[in-house]
Formats: sequence, C-alpha cells, structure tokens
Amino acid sequence: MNYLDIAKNQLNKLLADAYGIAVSAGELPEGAVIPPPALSKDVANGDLSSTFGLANAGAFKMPPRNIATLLHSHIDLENSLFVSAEVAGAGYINFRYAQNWYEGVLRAIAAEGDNFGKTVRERPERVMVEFVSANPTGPMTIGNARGGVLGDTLASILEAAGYDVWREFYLNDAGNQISVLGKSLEARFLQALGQDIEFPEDGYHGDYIKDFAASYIADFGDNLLTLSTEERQKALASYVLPKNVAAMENDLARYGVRFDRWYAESELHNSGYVDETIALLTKNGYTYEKDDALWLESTKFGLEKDEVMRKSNGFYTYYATDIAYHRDKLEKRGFDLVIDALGADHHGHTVRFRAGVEALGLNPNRLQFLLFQLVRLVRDGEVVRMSKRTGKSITLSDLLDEIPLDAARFFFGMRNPDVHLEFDLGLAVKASSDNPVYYVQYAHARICTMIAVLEEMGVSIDTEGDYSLLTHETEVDLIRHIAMLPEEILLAAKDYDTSRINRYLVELATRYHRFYDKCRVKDAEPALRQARTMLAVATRQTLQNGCRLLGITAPVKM
RNA sequence: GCGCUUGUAGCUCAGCGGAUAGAGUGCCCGGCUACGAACCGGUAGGUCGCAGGUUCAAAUCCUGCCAGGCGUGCCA
Repeated sequence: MNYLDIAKNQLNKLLADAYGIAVSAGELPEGAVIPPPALSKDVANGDLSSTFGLANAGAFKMPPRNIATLLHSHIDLENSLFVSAEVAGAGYINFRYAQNWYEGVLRAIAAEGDNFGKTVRERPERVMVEFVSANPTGPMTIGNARGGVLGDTLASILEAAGYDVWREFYLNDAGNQISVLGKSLEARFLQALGQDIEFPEDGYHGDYIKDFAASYIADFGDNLLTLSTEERQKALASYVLPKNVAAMENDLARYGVRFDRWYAESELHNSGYVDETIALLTKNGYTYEKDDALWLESTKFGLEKDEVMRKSNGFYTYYATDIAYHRDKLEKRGFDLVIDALGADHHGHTVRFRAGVEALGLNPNRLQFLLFQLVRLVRDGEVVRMSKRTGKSITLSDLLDEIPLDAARFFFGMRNPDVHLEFDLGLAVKASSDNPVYYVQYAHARICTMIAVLEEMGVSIDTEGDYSLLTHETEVDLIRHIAMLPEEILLAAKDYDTSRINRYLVELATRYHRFYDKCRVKDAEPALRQARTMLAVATRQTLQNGCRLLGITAPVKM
C-alpha cells in the first residue's frame, strides 16, 4: 500500500471540499487551482502542505495568507488521516498525520511482506529493457558495467512499479566489426606462426586478440594456412565469437545480471527481416538511391542529414539493422514500450532510432532511452585508467576480482545516470562507515541481531503491537520514511533514475540508526518493547525489499 | 559550427517552481558499565558558473554568454 499516496489523495479531497464550501459561502471566487499537496521538507512544518493560498493569490487578487485562512476554516479533519491543519508562513496550510496513518503503514508492511513497495496494475504494460549489448569482439568495459547495473536495476524497478518486464541483450554478431575481428585474428594467427604480416590499422589492438590466436593454434594447430584469407578469417571469428559470448555471459552472471534473451543480430539478416524492413521503408516512400547506396530520408524526421541504409558495397549499415531490430521489438513482438540503455557516447543514436521507428509508421514515443554518462575510476584521489595487475585497460572481470559484488552494484547505481560517475576503488572495498553499502547493510545486520536477542527473551515478531506508543520523534520519522518506498519506486520508474533507491536506502538506514541510538528496545516496558520490535521488523522488511531491487544482499551478519 | 549533456560546501553528490539550499566525506569537538561504536550528536564551510527575463515565488522554467564531457563516418 502506498500510504503516502493515500494521504495525498485524501488531502486533495479535503481541500476540494473546503474550497467548495468557501465558494458557496461567497468567501472565495470560483476557478481556483488546487495544487497537489507536497511533502514538507521540515517536520516543523508538518507532514504534508498545501500551497493553495500562494497559488491562487494572483487570480484572486488577495493576499495568500488570507486565502489560506479562509480555506482552512472549512477544512474538516474528522475521520481523516490527519490530526491537525494550520496556516503558516506566507500562506501555506500544513497538515500532520494522525495516529491511524502511522498504524496503517506498519500494518500494511506486516501484511505485504516482500511485496511491500510494489504497485499492482490491472493491465500491466509490456516493457522491454535492452541493455549492455556489448560488442562480442572483446572483454566488457567499465562502461558496460554501469550500463549493466542501471539496466538490470531499472528492469527490477519497473517490475515493482507494475510493468511486465523483459530483459534483452542485443548481440552484434554480424556486420563490419565481425569482419574486423576476423582480420585482426588472422593477422595475429599468421604472426604467431612466424609470418611477417602487418597488423590492420583499423584492427582490434588488444592483447586478447593475440591470446585467442594462440589458443586457436593450441587447439587446432596451423590447419587454416591452406584456406583462403576469407575462409580463414571466418573460421577464426567463428571460433572466437562463442567463446567471447560465453565469457560475457559468465561475467554478467557473476555480476547478478541475467537476460531473458540474447538476441543475435545475425538472425535479423538470416531471416530476411532486414530486407523486409528496408523494403517497407521504401514502400513508405522514405528511401532513394544515390552513389550506388540506398539512403533513408531521415531529414524528414528531424535529422540533420539523410543516412545510408545499404552501402555501395551491398552491405547494410548498423542503422538499417537497428531499424529492423526496433521494428521487431515494437511491431513483431508488440512491446508497448522499449527502453534502450545507452552510454552517453551513443546518445546520437536516440534521434536516429526514433526517426527510423517513425519512418516505419510506428509511434516514436514507444521507444525511450536510459542514457548514462561514463565512469571515471579513482583510487587514492588519482584517476585510474589501467589495471595494476595487467597494465591493460580495466575490464568488468578485473573489477569484480577486486570489488565485492554488493559494492560494485551499489556504486555503479548510486548516482543519477546523467552525471559522470566517479567510482572510488579504495572506498568500495573499505568495510567502514564511510562506505554507503556497508552503512545500509549494517543497519540490516543490526536489526537481525537485535531481533534474535528479543526472540530469545520471548518477544513475538508475529503479533501486532500497540503502535500508538511509538511517539518518539525518531520513531515517527522512521515510519514516515518507511512509508515512502512505494512512491520512491514509482518515481524511479518514471524518471528511469534507479539511484533514487540507493539514496532512499541510505536515508532509511540513517533513520533506523538514529532510532536505535535514542530508543532502547530490549529494556523498554513490554508494550512499548513489542511496538518497537514491530517497527524494527518493518524496517528490516523495507531494507530487504530495497536491497533486492538493487540486486544487493541484506546480510544477517557482517 | 550544429546537437545532446553537465556546472550547487575543499572533494563526491542530492534538491529541479514554494517556507532559513541539504547529505556524505574531509577538518575540529563530544558520546559506549549498553539490543553490534561498521553507530550517534555538534561546530565550521555556499556570489547554487555568469547575465538578463517569466512568476505572488527561481538553484529549479526561458534566453544569451562562459567552462567541461560526448556526438556530428557508405564505423558500430
């Protein structure tokens, strides 16, 4: 249950009713706007507040405080979730939750358990999140790591927000990069066999190419020497591709990321779906031929220039294939919404993809993007570019060798996607208070130990308490914060900003630590002890539900 | 040049139309005979990049500048 939302809705109605009375009494003119009630930043100003007076000052030509006072005189809090309403400041009306609101929150969590925080929709929209989609030509990068966490967590959050979610990895196993891979492998293969071959300038220079060539020779010797260059490159690429895909799958699984499907680009080609899609674009009248190439009139859809679909050498561009892929997602498979998680270095794709979708006659708004900025690794205040151990650029698997999984997932997710992420390697492995992961997990472990002690004393964690005894400011504050989880999930889902949940959990842990510091549980009077125990249980549940969304553990002991 | 994006405390970042701009970290100070001190509390620290504009109200919206990042291939 979203108790914040329930309170806001009720408050809206109370305000509308009061306004109706004021209008019929001739005290206020008609045509007011009733702004949605907002959470007060400062508890001194109550829990929810209305800016009705301020918002209508211009229209009514009355001082805001007078408007607020008039409206306030007609607000009836009888049988509501609020205990008080008062006019304050320049013209605010501030409301305070009544006891039954707090009790409702705690009862809801006890009843909902693992489902607390979720929103249920009658007809869930089908959403695909496509993420990582790293090139299968080499190891995954730190950028892929951030994309992996953001995509996977967004998918989880969308599920919790009531969507039917599908996770997909688009595997670029065709096209130019595969032929570059073949060329690079061939050069390394021949070099390893003693031939003096120049390495292609546009080839993949990483040492992993040498390693693969060596591993091929170890497995099969020099049997490719008799083949044509083309066949040799193909054979080497086909040898490496599945190995690399398996390695990626393995690294991602280690990272807690799994996909419903790895969609191979080659399928789009082999099935003729790319041909068919390009034919459709032509039929829609948006293509033309020039310089032996086939062009899309993308300028008709807001792009600066037209784009090539089929190159003069007869091959499709990535763009043509991507349009087919998005048609497959939206039209063939019928997802209501598709979200592509892209690194900011690919942000140019967003307008191009939308243009392609629109040229197909589909609504481009069904395609959305989670753009994230790149990652800067830092250790001891210095930017880290290379792996200490290997001297090469740091890969996802290097990172996982060094950083605990929970820390990696938390750190990659803890910033708003559109800000550059500074990843502090030193901090991530630190088991202390300044590490936010441990701070959150410590709160959970602390609750677990305390509850174990209480149960030994015979305190039940299955019976309700007299929640009206929870009146200390740290108790009340904790409950208020617990109640916000469903709303936080909805906001994170709406903005594609999963870092809200990271911040929420840190805040929740803070509220719990404060409560723990100020309010003894074990030594309290039995009735109060019972109520506080149930508050701790509710906090534990909320921490668990939040951690599950982020894909991190909530340990019983640390 | 054009497009996207970011500029908030020493550092890393929240806040994105409402009441005195917040947190973590770092500096300094204080708190365990205790259900885990991996915790809590306090002091100090800010022309919210700059300049205009809209509004009862601007860090938040609009415009123009300045600075950083990214994009602008018959690469993907």
